[in-house]
Amino acid sequence: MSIEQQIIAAAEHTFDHHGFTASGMDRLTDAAGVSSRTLYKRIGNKNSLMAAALANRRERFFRFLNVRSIDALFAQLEDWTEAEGARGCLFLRALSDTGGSVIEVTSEVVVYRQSLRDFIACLVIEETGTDLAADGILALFEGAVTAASYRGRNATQAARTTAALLLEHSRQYSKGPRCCASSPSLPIPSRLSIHRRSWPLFTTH
Amino acid sequence: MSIEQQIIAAAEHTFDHHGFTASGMDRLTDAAGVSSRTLYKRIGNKNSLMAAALANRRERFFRFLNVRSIDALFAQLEDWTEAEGARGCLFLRALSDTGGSVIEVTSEVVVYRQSLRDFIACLVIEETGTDLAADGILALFEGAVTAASYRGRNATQAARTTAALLLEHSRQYSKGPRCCASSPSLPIPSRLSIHRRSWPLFTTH
DNA sequence: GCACTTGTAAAACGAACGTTTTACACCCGC
DNA sequence: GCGGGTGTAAAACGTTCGTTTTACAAGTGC
Repeated sequence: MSIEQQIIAAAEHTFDHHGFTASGMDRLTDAAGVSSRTLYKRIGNKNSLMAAALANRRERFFRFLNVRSIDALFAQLEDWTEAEGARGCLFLRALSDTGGSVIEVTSEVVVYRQSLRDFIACLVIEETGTDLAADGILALFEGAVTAASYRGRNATQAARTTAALLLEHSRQYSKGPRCCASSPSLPIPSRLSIHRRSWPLFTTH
Repeated sequence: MSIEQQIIAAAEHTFDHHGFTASGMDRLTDAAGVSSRTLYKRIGNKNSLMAAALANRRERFFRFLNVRSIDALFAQLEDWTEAEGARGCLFLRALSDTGGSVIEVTSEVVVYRQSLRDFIACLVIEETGTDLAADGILALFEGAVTAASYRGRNATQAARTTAALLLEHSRQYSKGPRCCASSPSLPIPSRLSIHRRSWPLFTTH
């Protein structure tokens, strides 16, 4: 492992456990096992280090989520949480911590969110034929990440189960109602497709 | 509005928009429109101010979520997001920002999470007879809060729709299968009740 | 043997941090 | 009229911040 990788990996862990702004350079150099001179020569400054740590997290995370179904996605999330712990989405926290004023961080967050949304949408389309359920799955995924920090496995497993239910419903709906609709009074299918308008990826105010 | 309330309300907004550690006392006193002497005389120190801001948020949030159904809960969350913007759960961010090392913050986060989980569980029990769907609804709620920061209304509405689907399923399941099960191969009901073991409310490592 | 690179340890930089203090103005009850 | 509380503005406290610099040790190629 190169010195840069060593620094970045240690920074990812430090930021994750102690916060971005709250992690001083002393703690970061100690965690990396290098001098501050080396860190600055290799990385540049703290903002670049934050961005590099986020990029490293994104690559590691998606490499870990090497799945071809939504159910496997949630299963892998469970394993990730088991191995890494759950403290909420690192990208959301980075953005919050810097208040959106560090562009290197902000743009890394945008890349991650776009990747996550695209990744989930692809899986949903593969499984159901449409992306109508994509935002629901995305909400369940984000919710599992957040709620796992205080509900642990209860959160990830409930999200996984609910995701399966949503996909099953979406599949049935896309093929038209079968023997009997789950509930004629439940206006769910119509709601799934309305108000799908665009939204800015990130707004500071 | 008392001076304390004025300081705390301004702090809640400042922390929300610029982060906790990243918000200096200068910015906080400016936002409150008071001198630093007054702020310290009234509040004590920055840690107390962070805790007070979180307590204020909790009270404001639950006062706003004055609902008696899950569907209304998600509708209100949508209105909250519309009025306040979406930057992810403030309590998660506070905990992340301080790394769990500020006990005043940590305990406020624990109180909020307990309150939210209890509130949702009560509504779920009222509507379905059991709390089997509570963690799923909680995940959807947390996910809506998180995903709304970059998917906006798409997130809250998808979560709302999925919540209705989950509740409907839970209601049907609690009464036993009706005319035809939604899918015999879908092992959802059995999964809903397994692995419901306890989890520490917050772990620093 | 000797530049050259690349690392460490530690001092030093100015700026910003959270907090306290000083100096002073205002308003109130008596 | 005047002490006592409560506010502001601003300076100052010592600490920590992110960053740069100095001094020096070790390994490399020629």
